[in-house]
Amino acid sequence: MFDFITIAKALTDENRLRILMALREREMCVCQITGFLDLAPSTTSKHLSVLRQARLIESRKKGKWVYYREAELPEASNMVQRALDWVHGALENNALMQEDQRRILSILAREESFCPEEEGGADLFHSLEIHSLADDVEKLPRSS
Amino acid sequence: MFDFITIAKALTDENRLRILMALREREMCVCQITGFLDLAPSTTSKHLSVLRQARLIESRKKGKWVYYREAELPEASNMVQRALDWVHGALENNALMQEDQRRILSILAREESFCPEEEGGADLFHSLEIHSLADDVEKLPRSS
DNA sequence: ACTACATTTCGTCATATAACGAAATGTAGA
DNA sequence: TCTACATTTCGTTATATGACGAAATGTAGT
Repeated sequence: MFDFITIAKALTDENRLRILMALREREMCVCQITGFLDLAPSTTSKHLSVLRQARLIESRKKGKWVYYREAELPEASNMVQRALDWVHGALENNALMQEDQRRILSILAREESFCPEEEGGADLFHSLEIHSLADDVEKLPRSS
Repeated sequence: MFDFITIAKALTDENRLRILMALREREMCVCQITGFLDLAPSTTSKHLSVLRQARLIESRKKGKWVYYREAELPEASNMVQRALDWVHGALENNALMQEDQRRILSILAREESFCPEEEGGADLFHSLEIHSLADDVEKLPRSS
C-alpha cells in the first residue's frame, strides 16, 4: 500500500515524468537531466531522489558523475514495471515529451566532450560497475 | 499530460484507493462509503469529487442518494482503464482492502432497509438511468 | 410550506511538496 | 594539499492537499 502510494506520488509531477520518459531511451547524468529540464541542480537532484525511493530508477556512480537509468528487471517489482508501462504508454505521443527528445539529443551532442559516455563509444546502455540500489535507499515500510 | 497527472494525483490517497477497490465489486452511495471509511461525509464527498474529475468513477442520482461506480467502457479512456487495472492488480491482496470488504458487507446488511438498492432485488449492478458524466464534470484542460 | 435527511460547498487549519540558493560532500587532477 | 566541479543536503518560501464542521443545496414525504 505504501509502496503503491509512494510510486503514485512520484508520478504526479511533470518534471519527474519528463525524467522517466527520457531515461527510457538512455541513461543520463544529473547535469544532462538538469540541462534539458532547465531547473536548478538541487531541484533535479531532489526529483531523482523521489523517483529512486519509489524504485522507478536506479543509479550508478562514475567518477564525479552519477548516471541514472530506468529500473530494470529483476530488481524492479511488478508494481514498478506496470507503473512504468503505464507512464510510457500514456505519454509516448505527448508533444512535450517529443520536444524533450530533441532537446536531449542537442545536449548530448554539445556535451559529448566533457560528460564522459561509456568509453566503448556510442553504446549508451552498457551497465558497468552497477551501484546497487538496495545498499543506499532508505528503508521504507514494505507492509503491503 | 494534465489528464495523466490528474489521475496519478487521485491515486495518491489511501482513502481514495479504498473507494476504488470497493467500487470494483459493487456500486455504493455516499453514506455507505462514508460508513466503511469512517470519515466525515464532507471528506468522503471531496474524495469522490477528486476521483470523478479524474474520470475514474461515475455517478448516478436516485432520489436523495447518489450512487458511485467504477468508470465503464466506452466512456473510460485507455489511460483510465490502465490506471484502474494497475490499482486493482497491485492492491487486490492487500490486507486493509480485504478487511474493507468485510466491513462493507456488514454495512450493506445493516443498511439494506433504508438505503434503497436496485428494486430488482439482490442484483447489485443494474445501471438504470445513468447520470452522464460528461454533462457535469468541470471542463479540464485536455491538452495531452 | 415544512421537516428530515443525503450530499455538496465553503472556510479553516495542519501538513506536504516544489522551487530556489547556500552550504556540505565527494572525486579528479594540478 | 589545493582547486574545480558534480552532486546532495539543508533551510526557506509559496502553494497544494486532507481533515473537519458549518452552512448551503436538493429531494421525498407530511
